[in-house]
Amino acid sequence: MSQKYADIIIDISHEGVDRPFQYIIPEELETEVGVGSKVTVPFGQGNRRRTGYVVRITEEPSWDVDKLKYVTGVEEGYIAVESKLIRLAAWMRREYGSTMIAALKTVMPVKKKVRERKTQISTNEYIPDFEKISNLSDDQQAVFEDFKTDWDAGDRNTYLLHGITGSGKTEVYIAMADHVISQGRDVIILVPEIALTYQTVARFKTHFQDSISILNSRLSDGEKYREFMKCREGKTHIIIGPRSALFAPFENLGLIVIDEEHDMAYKSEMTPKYHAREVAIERARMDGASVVLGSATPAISTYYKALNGEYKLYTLDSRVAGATLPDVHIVDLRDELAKGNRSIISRKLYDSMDAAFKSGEQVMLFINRRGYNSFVSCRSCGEVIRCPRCDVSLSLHETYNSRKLICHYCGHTENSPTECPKCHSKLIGGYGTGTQKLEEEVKKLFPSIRTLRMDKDTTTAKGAHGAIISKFRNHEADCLIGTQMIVKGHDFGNVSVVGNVLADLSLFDNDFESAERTFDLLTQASGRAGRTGDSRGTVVIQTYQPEHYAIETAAAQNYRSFYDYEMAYRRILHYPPVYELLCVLVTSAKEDNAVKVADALAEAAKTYVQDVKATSDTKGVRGCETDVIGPAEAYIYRINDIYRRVIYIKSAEHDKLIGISEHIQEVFSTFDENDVEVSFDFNPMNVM
DNA sequence: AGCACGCCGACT
DNA sequence: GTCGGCGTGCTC
Repeated sequence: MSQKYADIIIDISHEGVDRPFQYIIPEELETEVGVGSKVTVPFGQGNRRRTGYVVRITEEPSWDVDKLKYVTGVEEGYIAVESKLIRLAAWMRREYGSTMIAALKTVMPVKKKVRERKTQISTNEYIPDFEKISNLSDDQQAVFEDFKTDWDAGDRNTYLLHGITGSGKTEVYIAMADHVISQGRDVIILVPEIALTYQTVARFKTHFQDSISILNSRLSDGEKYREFMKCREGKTHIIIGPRSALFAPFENLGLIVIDEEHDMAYKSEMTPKYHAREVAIERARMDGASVVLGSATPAISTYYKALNGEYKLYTLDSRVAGATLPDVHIVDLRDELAKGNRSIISRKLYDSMDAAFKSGEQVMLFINRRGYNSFVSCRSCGEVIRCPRCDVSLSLHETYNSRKLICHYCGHTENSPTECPKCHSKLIGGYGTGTQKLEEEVKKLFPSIRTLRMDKDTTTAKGAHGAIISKFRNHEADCLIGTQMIVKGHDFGNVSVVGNVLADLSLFDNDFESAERTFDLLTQASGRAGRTGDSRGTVVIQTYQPEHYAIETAAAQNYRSFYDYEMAYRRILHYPPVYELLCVLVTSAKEDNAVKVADALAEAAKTYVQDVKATSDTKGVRGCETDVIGPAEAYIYRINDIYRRVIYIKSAEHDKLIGISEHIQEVFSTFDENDVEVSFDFNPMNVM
C-alpha cells in the first residue's frame, strides 16, 4: 500500500499560518485519519503539539519529503465531515474574510467529552405536543404544489415565502419537508432562536416525532454532537435548530428552510461573521438542494432579490381560520404631552388596557429597552454617568434592594450615586424609560393587575423564559411587559391589546436599517393582538413621529408600501441591497495606533479603488461607483478600553468588496503595530 | 501564535 | 569579552 499524506490546517488563528501544512500519515493511523479528522501534529521548531484538521489526503507529497513530519494522533471517533463542509468553510473564509481555521471550527461539529448520563434526559421534553396540522388551505396548497412541481422536475431554487402573520407558513414548510424526505433527501429547518420560536418547533416535533433532531442553545456540546451524529448516521432526516444547525452533517441534503428569515439572529457575531441565509444558499448550491426563506416581513434585501427574479416569490396574504387584523391606533406623544399627560401610558392605551382587564383579557406592552431608565444624569450641571471603560452611558437597573448602574457592553457595575460626582448636586436621576419603569407605571395605574416582566434581566436563569411564557399563557398574570423578545412567535389566545409604548426607540438608532427594524418590530408586535379571532384585537402605537413611513406602513400592515418607501431611500443613499456594504473595524488599546492604521488602510483602499476603476475603464466597462467612507470613530468609540475606528466601503459589486477586503488584509499584514486588530463585517446588521 | 536566529548595550 | 534585549522570519 502506498504512503498517504495529509494536508492539515493548524489550530492557530493567525494569518501567517493560515494555510495547509503537509504531514505523513503513519501506517498505524491510516484507517483512522480521513478528511475532516481532528489530529495532533508536531509544529514549529520546538515541535510543540498542536491540533489541526485534515482538509485533504494525497498519495503524492507536494513538499520535500525529508522535511515532512508525522501525524502523531487522531481524535477517536471524530466525525469525519465530508469534504463538502470543508469546501463550505473555504467559501466562508473568502466570503467573510476570516482564517481557514476559524471557518473550519464553525462548520465542524464540536466534540467534547460526551458524558453518558445515567438518566437520559430527553432534550425535547419541555416542548408540549401541539395539535396536528389540518389540511392545507387552498393558498397553502397552491404554494406547495408549485414547489413540488419544481422539485419533481429536479429544479432547485431559492424561494421566498412571504406570508403575513397567521397565514400558516409552518404547515407549508412541513408539507415541503415531508415531500423532500419521501424522496430520500434530508432537511434542515432554521429558526432564529429556539426559546423564541417554541410554537414552530412544537409543530415540527408533533409532526415528525422521534425522527427529528432538535438543537437548542441549552444543549451541551456533547448533546449537540449526539444530534449531529444522528444526522450523520441517517437516524434522522430532519433537524431543527438555530444558525449552527446549518452545518448538520447530512449526506443527502435536499432542503433548507429559514423561518423568520429577516431575523437578526441569523447574522453571526463571531468571526467569520457569516449570515445564515447566504451560507444556506451556498451550501444548497453545493449539495443540489433548495432553500425556502419565510417571513411576514422579509428583509429588504431578500424581497429585492425576489422581485428581481433571483428568488422565486410565493405570497400568502390571508390569515387562516378567519382571524381578523387588529384595530391599529397611532398616538402622537407630543399631543399627549400638550394635553398634560406626562405618563408614559397615553389616554388611548390606558382606556384600551382598562377595557381589556375588565373583560378578563390580557395585555402585552412592548418597549425596546431594558432597565429602569436609560441613563442617569444631573439636572443641575448635565453630567451623565458613563462607563469608565466604554464610551457609553450606564443603564440604571433596580434589584430588590439596590439601584445599580450597569454597562451593557462590558458588564461594569456600580452603585447609583445619590449626588452628582461633578457638582455634588442632589438633583441626579434617571431619564428615559425602560421595562422596569414601565412595569412600575402600570402597577401605579392599575394597582390590582398582576404584571410579568420579560427582558434580558429576568430571563438569564435557565428556564426563566419558558416559565414566564407559561405563566402568562395560564393567565397567572394580566399584563406582560417586555422588550422585543415578547413579540417573537408567541401566540396567546387571550391577548386583546398590544401596546408599543415608544415605537420610535429603534428609529433613533439612525443606521440604515433602523426603519426596517422598526417596521418589523411593530408588525410582529401587532400580530400578537387578537389572533384567535372572536374579538378584534387592539394595537396602540405610541410615537413622537406618527408621520414616519415605517410607523404609518406598519400600522396599515402594508409590507409592500414600506418596501417601496424604504427602497427609494436605499437607492438615493447608496445603501444595501442596491449597494453592498463592507465595514472594516480597526481596534487597539492605543488610540493613536488605531487612528494611524485606520487612516493608512482607508488610504490604501481608496488607491486600490482608483486603480481598479482605471483598469475597468480602459476595458470599456462602466465601473460601478465604489465609495470609501471614513475612517471615523465607531458608534461606540471605546469598549473595555479598546479604541475602535471604522471604515465603510460601499459598492454595487459584491466581488469588488471581497477584492478590497483581501487587499486591506494584505496591506495590514505588512504593518508592525501588533496591538492593532482588523476585522471585516459584510453588510453589518448593527451600527459599528 | 511560538520559537529561534540575529545583531547591539551593560555586566560577571 | 559575553549575557540578553526583543526585531525578523519561519513553521510541513
